Amino acid sequence: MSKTPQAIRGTQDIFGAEAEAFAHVVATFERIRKLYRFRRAEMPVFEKTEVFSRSLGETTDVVSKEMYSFEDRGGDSLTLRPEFTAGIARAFLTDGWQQHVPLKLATHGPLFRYERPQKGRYRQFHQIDAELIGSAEPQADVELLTMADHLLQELGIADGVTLQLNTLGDAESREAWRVALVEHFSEHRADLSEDSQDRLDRNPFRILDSKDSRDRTLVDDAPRIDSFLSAEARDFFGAVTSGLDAAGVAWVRNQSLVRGLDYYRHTAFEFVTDRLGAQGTVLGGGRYDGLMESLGGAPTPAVGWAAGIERLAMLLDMQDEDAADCILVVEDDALMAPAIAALRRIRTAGLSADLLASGSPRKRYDKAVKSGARTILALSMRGSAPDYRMKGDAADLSRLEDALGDMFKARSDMGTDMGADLSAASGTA
RNA sequence: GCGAUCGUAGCUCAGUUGGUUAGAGCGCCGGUUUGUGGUACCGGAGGUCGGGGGUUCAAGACCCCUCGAUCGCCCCA
Repeated sequence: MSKTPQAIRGTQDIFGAEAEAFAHVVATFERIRKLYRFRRAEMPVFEKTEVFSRSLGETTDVVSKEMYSFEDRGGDSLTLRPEFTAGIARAFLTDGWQQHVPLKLATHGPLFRYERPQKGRYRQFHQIDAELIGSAEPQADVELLTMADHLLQELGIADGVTLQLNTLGDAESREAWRVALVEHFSEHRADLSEDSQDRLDRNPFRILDSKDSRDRTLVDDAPRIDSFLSAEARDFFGAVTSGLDAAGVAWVRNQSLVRGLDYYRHTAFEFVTDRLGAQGTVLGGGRYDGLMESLGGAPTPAVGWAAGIERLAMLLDMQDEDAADCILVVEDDALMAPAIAALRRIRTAGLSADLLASGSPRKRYDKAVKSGARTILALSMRGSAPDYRMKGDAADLSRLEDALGDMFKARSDMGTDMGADLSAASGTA
């Protein structure tokens, strides 16, 4: 006997009620994206490493440490997708999707990041994703955010979740803001936390969402993006916010909401909850007008978001799996064949059904009752004659009887017709 | 990569300042009762107490190492 291998760290086996919640998120997303006329796309789960390293900017831990990369037999470096956007951009460019612009796309599936697992964070995780490619209009941002808001409402989790919104401005605004931030924080470098002193060199924007209390007052005094916005960038953001107001989407301004990657412009947003510990972002995205160029394409404006299916599922009111419409209890093994025939009929009629025919015959019925099934059909032998009983409320029983048709007569007929019906059923089984 | 907490039956967990054959509930299997039924009762299977080393007359408990999990930090596309 060999030892059972264990699952890879950070992967999960999803089962039962949790799997139902997961499926519910995906099904709801599919329904909503059709309402908003987003078209479905499927991309490979792995790409040339280049696809991600170029779009992410070669920099940072993200590329060097947090991707699942490997060499294939031909020596090419491949990577399991850590996000959807880069692969979608690659497909957009290599498959000629420019002809569909402006293109609304939706997809979902597994993603992989080499990280330490914690609440709502896994190495293989799953996201739903929506992108709107080829539109530089603020209306595109509004469309996308309205769909996200609508989705959260349909999932019934909108109440505990708030939309935080910010603008990073256009390229010039953003750069001017960055310079001002570096200047500000450099003056108080010694007062910053160690982590933020490090961020000052690597990624100064990230100081703004530092969790360290020592950084708080310095962040409060830091220069705001609003002071650096060009007139165009200000108008763009104004159009987005007024569009959201018109669509009835509630939002709050979060001046500290930033993006780590260079290709982000203008709108950045996150739907945040306080119910998931440190991993409170439930859906996030923004405008990435600079991405296509990094993959060698023509400048193409785009905006998108993604949301973790696991996190959304955790926020759902966990409901148990549905009880069966009918449980068929075989209390005597001699009646297996007619039971199987009846089971097929019940299911063909659209009722969910299960067969209970193992273990102690005396306890089979009790198990059926315990399962919470809407109806129970029990088959047993009374002397040498087959006998059956049904349990359930009148409406459910009537559906069951319709499903069974003439297979079992009404109980009052049992003495005369029952035996013939059962043998006929077993003969055709 | 770093930190904290935790690993005892299939699941949820007890297990006293270290003390003799390691327990309960649920689940599973079988039986008794009931006899038309979600009851109650009896019994059974199932544990090298995550793994390895150490301290001790004696370790599930204490110490070290290791593996794993959870939560957090870093990072967050």
